[in-house]
This record gives sequence, structure tokens and C-alpha cells, in this order.
Amino acid sequence: MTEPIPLQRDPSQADRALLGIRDLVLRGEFKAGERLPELALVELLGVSRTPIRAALQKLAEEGLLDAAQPTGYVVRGFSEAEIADAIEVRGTLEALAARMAAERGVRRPHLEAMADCLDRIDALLAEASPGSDFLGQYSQLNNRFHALLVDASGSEIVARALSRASAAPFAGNDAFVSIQDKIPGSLEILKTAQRQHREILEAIEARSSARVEPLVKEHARIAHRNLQLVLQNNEAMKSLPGAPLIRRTRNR
Amino acid sequence: MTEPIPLQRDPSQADRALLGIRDLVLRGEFKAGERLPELALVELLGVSRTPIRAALQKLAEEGLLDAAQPTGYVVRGFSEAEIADAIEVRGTLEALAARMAAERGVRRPHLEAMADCLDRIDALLAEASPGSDFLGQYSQLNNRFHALLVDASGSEIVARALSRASAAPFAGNDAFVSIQDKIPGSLEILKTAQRQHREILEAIEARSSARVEPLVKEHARIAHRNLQLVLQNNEAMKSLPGAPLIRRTRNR
DNA sequence: CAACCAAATGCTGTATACAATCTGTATTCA
DNA sequence: TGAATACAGATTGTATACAGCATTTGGTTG
Repeated sequence: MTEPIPLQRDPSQADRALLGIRDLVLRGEFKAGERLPELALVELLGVSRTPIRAALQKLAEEGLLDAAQPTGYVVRGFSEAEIADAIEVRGTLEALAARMAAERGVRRPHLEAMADCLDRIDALLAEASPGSDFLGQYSQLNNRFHALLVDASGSEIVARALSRASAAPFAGNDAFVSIQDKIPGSLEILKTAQRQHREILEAIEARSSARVEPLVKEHARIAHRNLQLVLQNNEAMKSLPGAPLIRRTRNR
Repeated sequence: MTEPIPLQRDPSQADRALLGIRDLVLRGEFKAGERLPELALVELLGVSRTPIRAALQKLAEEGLLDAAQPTGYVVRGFSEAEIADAIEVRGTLEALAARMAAERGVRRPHLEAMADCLDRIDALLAEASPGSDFLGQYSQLNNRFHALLVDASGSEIVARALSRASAAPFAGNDAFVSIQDKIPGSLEILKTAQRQHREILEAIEARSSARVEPLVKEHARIAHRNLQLVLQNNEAMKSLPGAPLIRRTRNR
């Protein structure tokens, strides 16, 4: 359930195409609404059209691209409202996973793994040495906790739904971690998130499904706040992958 | 937001491959766990490997197939618990859509369209003439109401998430409609569902977000009940598309 | 008789050629 | 001068050839 074994193989052309196109789009090499001609990507990435097409199809599923009419793919743009909705969807599904975990019960070793993960985050936040790849380590541990939370649900179906929802740009639980050193009061945000982690774990251990659901939803809403902060901070915007895709215009 | 315009064109090879493979799998021509060799599908469907591969990738996203290690695709099997979880995911997202609709408000014409749809369902249930493609008409109207409900949320993001969740086998809101004439008391089930439709619409009109959410979740749980009924009824199982994919063994 | 190795077969990943469709432009006619 | 049509260019849809890898089967050896 935890990732279908990444299985370290030399990256295939398909992987190169997928990562390459995603990177090009998130970097803003193609603007929102712009077409992605397959042959242009062939030249840019040195990969033939077949893996390119597979990657385009996958990125359209992720929501980064849109299938254009009558053919082709275009870069998708994201309004603030849409990003907020994507975060809400992710939070809703995460809350469902947590509720299932609380209802069905979680095995002791799994609970201990979650607790251990939170201990490590505590230790990291206590040091708070900004030099030593602090955010990278936090991001990794934070992802680990969220992965353990989903696994705790015991439902592969929910895990799949959640991983698809988290694949949407700006919707993943680590979407705004990379900019935490650009905004003021970020350490406080991370500590608040960690307190919520503790509460969530406690509620699951107590089998309190009624309590864990709003806790997780509230936890996801930190991303909303981060979104607001980023949009008000030009420096932070520069560090946010995919920032060029955000459109400020109200088009609805 | 309501379907990206089906746009009646002569079906492409890609469409033929997608529909053809889905049909083969749901009919049980390939059993759960069995590989789907591309060349076999080429012969069966008269389409080259390129559209076949695109269709396989799409069906894997839908959840009907699984990417096998190290390569290829296999037919996925579904336990009762997994189907129940998929229904729960769909219900959760539908409830989110309904809550958003209640919170944000829905324009009068849209509400009238929903009411009109329910009136038609009432009329259909009042006739209840089993001969005249009753279930087909019901399915169409039911789908229409649920589509209007999602649109009422005003969120394309939620609509996308929901359409992906509903694409999972047995998770769509019309998954069990086709077998309503095989199980006893089905008319009562449909009438109950319709009462819930009315309550949902009333709650949205009243902007009562706190009330509409549990109503929609409860409405989705009718599918749980239908699932139970089907599993206990061999006649109904024969009419259920994809029935061969359901595995009764507890494998977890 | 069992176990292991090697060769062969079948499958998928990738590239590319070809066909069909769409778009944009230019030209012609009203 | 405007609009409509035809043609040209570009882009995607489709088919297929080729290469690499995995699995399986057959034989051989301990």
C-alpha cells in the first residue's frame, strides 16, 4: 500500500518524459493556456513521441494539463479558488482515511511508527538549525507521517484516491514546505502543524473517529493559510514550483 | 463542467480500444489477476498497439487494471470491502460537492433544473411500468440529478475528483441500477433514494450545509445495501457488469 | 531424480514512418 | 473591401519495425 515499491531501475524514457515535461511546465517554460506540441518536447527532452504521449496523458490525469479540443494538450492555469478547492478535496479524503483508521483500529507497531515519526519531527523542530537542509528533512518526515496516516486506514482504495488528489498541483501536503524559509513566522506554522499531528495520532489511538475527522480537515487548512501567505509574498512566489501557473485574474 | 462536450465524432481507434478492453474485462473474458497481452488485444479488437497502450494506461488510472511488475497490465480483482470503500470515497466527495453548493449558494435556474429532474423521476416512479425501459430512463434521470448536484458546487476541481472516483468499477452512482429488476423490493429502494434526493435539494436551497453533508453520505450508502443484495442473489450477479471481477475470498 | 544453466520465445519499451485532420493564410470572386 | 474557399503547413492519430528484457522450457549435469 505504501508506494508500489519504487524499484530503483535506470530511469526509462517514459520517466524522463514525465519528469521532464512536468519540470518544464512547473518552471513556466510553457505558459498557462499554451499548447505543448509533441515535436517541441521531443527536441527539448531528446525522447521520441511515444513516451512523450504517455507522459502527456498521465499529466492530464494529474490535472497539470488539459486535453485541448479537438486535439493536443495545453498547460492548465490555476486560480486561487481552484487551488483552495484542491486542498479541500485532499483534506476531505485524508480525513476519511483518518476516520477509517480510528473506526477500524490500527496495529500497535504501526502506531509506534507514527509516534516515532512525530518524535523525529519534534527533535528537528527543537534544533531548528536553518543551515542543514532543515526543510528537506522536515518535508521528508512530514510526508512520512502522512503516508503512515493513509496506510493506517487499511484501505488501498482510499490510498489511491488520496494519491491522485495529492498529485494535483499545489494540493500535496508538502506543496508549500519549500517556501517556509521565505515567509515570516513559518517556524510557528510548522509547530502548529506538529501539534495537530499529535492530536490526530491521539484521536486515532483513542479510536475517536468523530474527533479525528475535523482535526485532519483543520490540519489540511494550514495549506490554505500558506497559499494566502505565498500569494502576498513575491519572494516566496519565486521559490514556489509552478508559481507561473497561478492566475490572479478572476475568470469566473 | 458538465461533461466536456461529448462532441459526436466517428469513434477513433483509441475509443474503440478503450471501450473494447473495458467490455472484455467487465464481461470476464480475462479473469482477475490475468495479464492483458497487448498483441492479444490487437487481434481481438483489430486496433494497433498504440491506441491499445493508451487505453490500458487509462483503464489503470480508472482502477480497472493494475500495472504489473516489471511490465504489463493485469486485471484487477475487487473484494467486497474494496467496493464498499470505493462507494464511501464517492459518497464523501459527493457530500463535499453538496456542502459547497449549500455554502456558496446555487443560482435559481440551476435549482429549478434539479427540481425538474426530480419531478420527472417522481412521474417515472408513479407510472412504474416495467415494460418501457423503466430502468434505462431511471438511470438517465438519476445520473442527470447527480451531475446537476456536482455542478451546483461550482467547483471544477471537485467535479474532476468525483468523476475519477465514480469511474472506479462499482463505485458510480448508477452501478447497481441495472440489477434493480432482479432483486425484491427494488421499487421501494428507488423511492427511498428519491425521497433523499428531495431532502438534499431542500437542504441546498435552504443553504443548510451542515445538514446536506450527512444526507448525501447516507444517500450514497444505498449503494452499500445494493451491493449486499447483489452478492446474495445469483440471478442479480449475472446482470451485474463486472461481476466476474468480484472475489469473495477474504485475502486480507 | 533434482537442480541449475542456457537458449529460445514472447512480451513490452521505444522510435519512426505514414495517414488524417486541423489551422492559418492567401487568393479569388462577389 | 469583405468573405469564402482552397491550398499549404503543421500537428496529432495510427501502425509497425526493432531492440531489450523477462520468463519459461529444455537439456544436461551432479
